[in-house]
Amino acid sequence: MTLNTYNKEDKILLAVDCIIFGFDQEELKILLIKRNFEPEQGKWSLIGGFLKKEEILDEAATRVLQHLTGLNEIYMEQLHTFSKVDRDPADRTLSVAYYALIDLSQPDKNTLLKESAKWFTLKDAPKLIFDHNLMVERAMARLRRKALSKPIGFELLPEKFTMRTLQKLYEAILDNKLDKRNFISKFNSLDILIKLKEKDTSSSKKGAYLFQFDAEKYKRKVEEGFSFKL
Amino acid sequence: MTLNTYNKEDKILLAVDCIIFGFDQEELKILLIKRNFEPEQGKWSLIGGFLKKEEILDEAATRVLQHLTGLNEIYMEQLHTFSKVDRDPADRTLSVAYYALIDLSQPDKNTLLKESAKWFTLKDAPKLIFDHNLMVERAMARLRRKALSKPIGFELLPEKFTMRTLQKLYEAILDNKLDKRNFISKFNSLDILIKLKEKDTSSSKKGAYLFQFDAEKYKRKVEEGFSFKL
DNA sequence: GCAAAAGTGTTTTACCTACACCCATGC
DNA sequence: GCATGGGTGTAGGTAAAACACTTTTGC
Repeated sequence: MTLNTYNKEDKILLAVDCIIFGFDQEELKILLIKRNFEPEQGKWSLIGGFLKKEEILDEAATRVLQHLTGLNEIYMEQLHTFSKVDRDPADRTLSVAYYALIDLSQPDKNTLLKESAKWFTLKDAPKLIFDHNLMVERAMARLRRKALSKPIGFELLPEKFTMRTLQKLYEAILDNKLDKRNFISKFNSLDILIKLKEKDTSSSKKGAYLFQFDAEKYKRKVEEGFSFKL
Repeated sequence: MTLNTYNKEDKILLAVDCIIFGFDQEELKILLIKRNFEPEQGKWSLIGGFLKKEEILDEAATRVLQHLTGLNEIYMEQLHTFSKVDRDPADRTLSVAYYALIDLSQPDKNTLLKESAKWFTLKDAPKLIFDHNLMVERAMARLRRKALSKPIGFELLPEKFTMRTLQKLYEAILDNKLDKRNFISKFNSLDILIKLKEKDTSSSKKGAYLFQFDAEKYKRKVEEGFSFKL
């Protein structure tokens, strides 16, 4: 297929790195892996891999995540492309960063394929290789910005959740306390949650009503330009 | 420097494409160029070029813009990386899109180096090659989103401008009419403009006060997490 | 009966919105 | 003196923010 038109141009290695956020009903976590090849073998890193010639970026990100953790059907979003010339000392490599949010209360998502992969709370995360810390910072900023205008984070919760859990998630993302009553009435007014008859009694004697995300309603609202301010 | 670690990985061509928005006090425009090489020679395209091995993306974007238009010291921002496998029929090529805003009232920015480059109003822009129309759409969406929460667009204006001009810019970006009084009091309350004693008499007999962007104040506010809602 | 978490409303305040008239000047 | 664009303020509604007590139940 190649027409030889671009023969003189440089070809470059393209990596994909994934910032995987998880929420375990209490804290926001991030998935890291101990690198098992040079350079920087043995250091902690984001999960990543190289883009193959016949692949699009979204596929590569999905493949990398699936391969190193067994996780699949995870919603990922492209974040930014990092290009500092010496960011990887082994070779000139660009990296396209992706980020995702996953629900750690589902046991199958909590168990990781590789021994070398591990969940860290954001505060305890070690220093990472290359520019990976920068990537995490940027992903965190994006997550925060999105959380303020979109009901992001349904990917980070089990199918059924309590208002308390939802609020804790938002508090973890935004890193501040929110008022319980205002939070609830805000989400009620958005009209994208279904209140179930069931209760969750795992964390209290009284039990808390479970809610579900109304994906249909939300989709319709998004099409009309839905967004809110928390 | 290469450690041979990544020898088996694919290397890929990386392009940089620039969506250059301009504002001439009346309308929002976009800079396009008639392509003078294959494939798609003679068709309209964004300005673009290939990333060189020793270059970072921001530099490549700047170089491409400078080389094809003579424009320099333009603020650009990375938008998104496009990776559809057959987006360029000549060879597998990824493209990192950048966007910029420039002020067309300064005569030196209005004159273009190459005959083949031309400013189009958004409505009159022709169909573009590859996925460039998609890039423009996405850049436009980003610009709109940013305009609603940041005093973007100071890059699109001369150093001194009237409130009327600023409002017209916002109307062009958001594609709707705004109320004069509300707009002015909004911007006044943000406290990032300096009202000058000078007036601009080019568009009226009475003359309109000129304003300047207070970069210092704005920087301080940004550090404190400044943002607004228009 | 008390500890622990759930649930629930009201008041105040800030901001957004809609709206219309006078002013200064050049011709 | 009139046409053209420039400048200005207020009132009403909506949404955000602050705030405290009662309920349920297991122990």
